[in-house]
Amino acid sequence: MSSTADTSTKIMDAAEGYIRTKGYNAFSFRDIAADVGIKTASIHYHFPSKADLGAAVAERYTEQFLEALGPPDRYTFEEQISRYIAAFRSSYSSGDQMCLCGMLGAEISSLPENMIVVSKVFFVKNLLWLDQVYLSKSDDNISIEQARQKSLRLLALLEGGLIVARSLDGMATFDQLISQELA
Amino acid sequence: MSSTADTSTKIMDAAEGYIRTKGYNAFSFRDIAADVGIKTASIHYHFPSKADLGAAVAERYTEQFLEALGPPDRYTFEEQISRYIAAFRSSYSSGDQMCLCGMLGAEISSLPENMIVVSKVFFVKNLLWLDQVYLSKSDDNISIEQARQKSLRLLALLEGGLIVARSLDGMATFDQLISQELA
DNA sequence: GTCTATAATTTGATAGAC
DNA sequence: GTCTATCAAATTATAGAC
Repeated sequence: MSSTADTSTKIMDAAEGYIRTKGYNAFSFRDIAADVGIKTASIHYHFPSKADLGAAVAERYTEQFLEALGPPDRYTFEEQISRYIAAFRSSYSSGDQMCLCGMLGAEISSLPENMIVVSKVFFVKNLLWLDQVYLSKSDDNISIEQARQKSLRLLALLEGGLIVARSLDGMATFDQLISQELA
Repeated sequence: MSSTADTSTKIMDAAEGYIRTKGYNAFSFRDIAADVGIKTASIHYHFPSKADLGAAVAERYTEQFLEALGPPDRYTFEEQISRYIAAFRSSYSSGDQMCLCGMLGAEISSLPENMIVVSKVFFVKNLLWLDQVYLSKSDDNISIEQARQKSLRLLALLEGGLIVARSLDGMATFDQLISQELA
């Protein structure tokens, strides 16, 4: 699939992998070129600058992430929460990878301006999605402020969980962490 | 205080600031030299390589962090938890800074080997401290596995909270997040 | 679209004078 | 301990041929 994809896609795939494992500041056009099988100059034809590439990758990631989640009301509350957690878990299980925007959030002070904007959008959209899920839980009648608190808590827990898991036993630690949330 | 400190300390102070705001891969000896008021070559006298500097900074950070926490049984359960949270909050309030080891945890796949080891130790020691605090809560008689789950949860929540807060409204978001934990 | 060639800058690091 | 001088390598980026 990735081998038949067009060059722009291959470049973005490679860049996404590097950002999620090593960070935006720890990969070069040389790395990307080697993976894709082209020369570094060719990358500039598809993405004028590294910042452009980074922003495009973050935008695509956010789109795909929310696309995979689907509308907040498609499944039951419990199913949606567990699907959301699974999205982060699969992120990790595919090679010790961070959430792309979690990594960018950590590096935010060293990112070019256009990337800062795009990575903020990921968090805003995720929180809005979670808000709606929590508000849909008809059992308790919670306020929008209470929903937002729950959303923030789960998002932070998962982003932080990826960091801590990578520094310790990996998936075992992450599973131990999320088991409480699924119970 | 920092102006009368010896050069090694000044170098570590500057490095710690850069790592916590921009990350290990986003600062150079040039940055450090400019801050301290020396030439880049002089840094190598105190720290042979960048990896040595990074490891020294992470070691000092871990020591100081645990030193500030003190023994796990010095205060009541509620006080210790709120002191632990406050340690992360002050981390943020001093200029949008990440927990140093939270940043290194995110960047871990791009770090030199000696830094990986040191940054793991931070998490191990933090979890041990939290375990003891949770076990000390005499109300409920929890197992060591249950304590570890709670420790992991709080640690991940705070590390992730710093990332999310930096990407959104900053301290307001972080305070909203921890208000649930202090209640 | 991809290449070669090259530029301009930055990087971590070393040797040796003071 | 700090400096000057210098290094080799890497970085992002551009110009222009194919």
